Amino acid sequence: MPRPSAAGPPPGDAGTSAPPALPTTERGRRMRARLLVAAREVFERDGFLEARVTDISAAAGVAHGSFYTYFGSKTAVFRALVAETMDDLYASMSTRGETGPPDGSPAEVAVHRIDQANRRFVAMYRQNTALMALFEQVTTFDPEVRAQRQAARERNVGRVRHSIEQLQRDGLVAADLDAEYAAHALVAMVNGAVHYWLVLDGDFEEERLVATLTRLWAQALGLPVHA
Amino acid sequence: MPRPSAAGPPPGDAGTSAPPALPTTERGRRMRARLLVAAREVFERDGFLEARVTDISAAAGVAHGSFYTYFGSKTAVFRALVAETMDDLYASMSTRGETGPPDGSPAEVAVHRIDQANRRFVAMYRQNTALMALFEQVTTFDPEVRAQRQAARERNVGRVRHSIEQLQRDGLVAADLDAEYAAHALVAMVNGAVHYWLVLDGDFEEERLVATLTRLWAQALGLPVHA
DNA sequence: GTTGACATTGACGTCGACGTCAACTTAGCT
DNA sequence: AGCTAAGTTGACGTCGACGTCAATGTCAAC
Repeated sequence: MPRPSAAGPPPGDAGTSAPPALPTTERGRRMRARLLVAAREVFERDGFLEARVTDISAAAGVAHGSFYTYFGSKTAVFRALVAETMDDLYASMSTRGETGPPDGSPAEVAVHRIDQANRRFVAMYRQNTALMALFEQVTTFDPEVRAQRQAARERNVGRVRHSIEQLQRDGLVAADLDAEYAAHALVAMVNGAVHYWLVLDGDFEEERLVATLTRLWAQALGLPVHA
Repeated sequence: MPRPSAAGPPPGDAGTSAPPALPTTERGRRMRARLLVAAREVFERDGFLEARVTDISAAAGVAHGSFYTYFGSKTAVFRALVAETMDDLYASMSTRGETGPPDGSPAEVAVHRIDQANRRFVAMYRQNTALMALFEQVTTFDPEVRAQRQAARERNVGRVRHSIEQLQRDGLVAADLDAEYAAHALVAMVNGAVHYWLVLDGDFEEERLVATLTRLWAQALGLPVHA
């Protein structure tokens, strides 16, 4: 236990002091990692607003003060958590082309790829449902989290846009379709539908959802659905 | 000014006392309305988290205590505000069929209607951008707001689903398309795209956006786009 | 075994926001 | 005018969360 020393003189404006650097020792890194795990737990259970720094340190099994050795504030841990998760998500999504497409027409191959992407997206979202909901929430008032989110979305949309442009060059999609806006809209469709079902509703048939999403996506681009 | 009386004994748990009833006098109704307007201002400026009850009363030009005559807490005003806005939104959206469709094939009429709905949606969203963003934010931690939101979405999706089913009966849309999931997905597309552009990005060409949305929507349903 | 940089602890002061209430004002009724 | 119920006021006590820091523990290197 700490000494019953004189209490520390508190500052007027909190959160404006030194931004903690990354730990240098192995021990420090472990501590930081434990705090991150604990933070994820507490955030998922209580939400961002109701999460208390005290609870995070307690869940990590360390003293309250130790938290501030690694993170400047509640928002800071959250940002770190989001960054970490986003990296994982996009790493898992860029496993493109791994599963070989079936022998078929170029259009069939394209539809197959869309379907695979949709399935990967749903799976990934399902694994991080709670955090994605929080992400949505914090985005509104933390500019840095908003930037993280926007960057993630740009990356995602960029990939889709390139696919569409490729399909246009191959003559499979009408050339006068605005690839950028279409990419945004289609990403919004999948994102919004999955978000709604997983975060807000929760009662849905995954297979029907994915099948409908793929079909709508393909038809929206003018790709043949059956054949 | 109030008397410098003895300070009131505060309760242990706040917010659990009597839920204020609606005002009975005309004066009371005006006051409540002013508070609602002020609350909207403050929420839009500061966000839900940073909004202070004090600021709301100040903006309304009344004493801090008066706030509690009409609303039990910050969350309570917010709920009232959301309810009010949602009513307005859906009232303005149900002006369906007002503008006569052009003489054309049934499919052309359908596409025309989709376009009009998209335009109305964007306009309505644009007028309430700040509040819609907050709505998103509060949804995550207030069950009641979540319920309001879900109800609003169900109403919206329900209308779309009926349209799709009608088109299926008319033979304009493939009968084996899952109308419910498709409706959800298409609403998510428009909602998500508009939300992204208005709330998160802000730099977009409305005409191109709406045109692309309409085209994707129509093609997704298998409706002819040009002709 | 001693050293010292790094890590850990938890009690503490401070602060901001909240909700209350006793006194006071307003306005409708008789 | 007198009465009363509804509305209004703002100073005040309370509370919870925060971030700090002096004291103490740890461990690798010498």
